[in-house]
Amino acid sequence: MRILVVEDDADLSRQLRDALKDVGYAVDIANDGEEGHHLGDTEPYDAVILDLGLPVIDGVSVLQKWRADGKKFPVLILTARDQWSEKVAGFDAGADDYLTKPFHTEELMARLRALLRRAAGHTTDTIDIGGLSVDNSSARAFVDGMSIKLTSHEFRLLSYMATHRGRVISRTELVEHIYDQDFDRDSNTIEVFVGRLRRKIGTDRIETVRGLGYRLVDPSETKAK
Amino acid sequence: MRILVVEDDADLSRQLRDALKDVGYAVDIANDGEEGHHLGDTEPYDAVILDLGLPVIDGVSVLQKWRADGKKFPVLILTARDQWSEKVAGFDAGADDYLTKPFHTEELMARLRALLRRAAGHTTDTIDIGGLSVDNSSARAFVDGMSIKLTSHEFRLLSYMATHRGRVISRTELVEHIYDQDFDRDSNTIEVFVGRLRRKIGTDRIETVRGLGYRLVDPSETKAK
DNA sequence: AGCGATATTCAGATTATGTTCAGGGGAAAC
DNA sequence: GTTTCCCCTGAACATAATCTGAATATCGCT
Repeated sequence: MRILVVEDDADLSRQLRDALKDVGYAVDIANDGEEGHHLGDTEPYDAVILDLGLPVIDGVSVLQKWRADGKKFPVLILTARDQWSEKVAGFDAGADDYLTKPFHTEELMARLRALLRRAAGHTTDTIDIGGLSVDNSSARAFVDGMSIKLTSHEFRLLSYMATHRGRVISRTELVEHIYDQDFDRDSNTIEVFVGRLRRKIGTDRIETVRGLGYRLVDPSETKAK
Repeated sequence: MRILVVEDDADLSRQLRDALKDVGYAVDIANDGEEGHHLGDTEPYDAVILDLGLPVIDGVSVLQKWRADGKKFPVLILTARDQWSEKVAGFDAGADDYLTKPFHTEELMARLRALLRRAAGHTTDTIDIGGLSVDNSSARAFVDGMSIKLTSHEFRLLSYMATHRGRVISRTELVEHIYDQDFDRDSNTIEVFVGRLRRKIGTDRIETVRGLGYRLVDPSETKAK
């Protein structure tokens, strides 16, 4: 999952980036409203964390523009304690959740997960696909109840495919959601990771759709062959 | 486990701090309601001991603010003998337990342990994980029935990981819950302690999840590789 | 068969984690 | 009050896991 953080306080944004990366998200940082708006406009984020008190363009305006443009990603806004009115304006502009500064990182993470899974139409943090179970809150995966050891990128890949189970996902989409801005996309890393994942969770769980991409499936449902 | 004590009586707070540290908690002290509120807002405590009769902001208000902000940590309130009404107000504001001053330290400790274990979803003070047994009431640990000699910080680490068994715990989270306020977080102390713990309880009980953190497991349950 | 697409394998680079050690500080013992 | 001992800390160094990109093999379609 790829997250955009729009926050002008350098300390806080660094802290957020570290924490988010720790949990296995790809993260981009924007330091002011303009940069933030532009990134949100051009990159396919899975969620955005948006401070409302921003230089250049304020957060509410950024959010309004995004929504006016039809951007759907969930947005979690951050407000200072006393900016109650801003918070309301933020919700009116299309925010999905808010958090008052200061906050505990753990709480932010929990809310973010809630947004991500709501956006994907799930109600829990764990996704089950025919014996394969992916737990986003603890970054673990199980096959038939047995814990599987996955590396950070392997889990990102699996997690993204799991939240979009059944859909064909292109290599490009995977790269965009698993890596952040600075990544050299031509290389076969995705194939390599898919290969490694298959070896760990079972070859038949990831279908290749020639020319389009991959699809995570429940092997027991796939009879036609 | 990291505890916040909000208490204006210097003697009492010092006594509490000593007692709590003896048992292996990390402890922060706040001397008035305002400081207490701020700490509870910004640091991730596992439990709070809150005197209701406080200068600057009274205890009930502090508690209300926390709960309004969504803070979930268990709170044990302290009241003077004759403040029955305050006690009720405290419960209404979201307290989890209370104690009337004066009280015996042992009773406070016992109630605190009860709160901590309830918060973690356990029903006893000792946690068993495949032959490893962690007893929070006596701050001891056993492997296959044999008592193990752990230093204070080793036990803190183990205890925290045990109450969150199976979950991956980041270095950051460990530092935040094992140390109190004044601690320089960049250093490799966590790795050092994990190393020492492993030597004492067995290497395979603490899994490292590269890029994320550590996880305490029952080695017999982890077969998949 | 031939072509483009996907898989697999591998090695070097990179980074995260492990280990060892010495000095300081504090508590207990004397 | 002094000594002793144990533990914590932080640094330096060693090791190990993972990522990446390329080279090579295989597949599936026309």
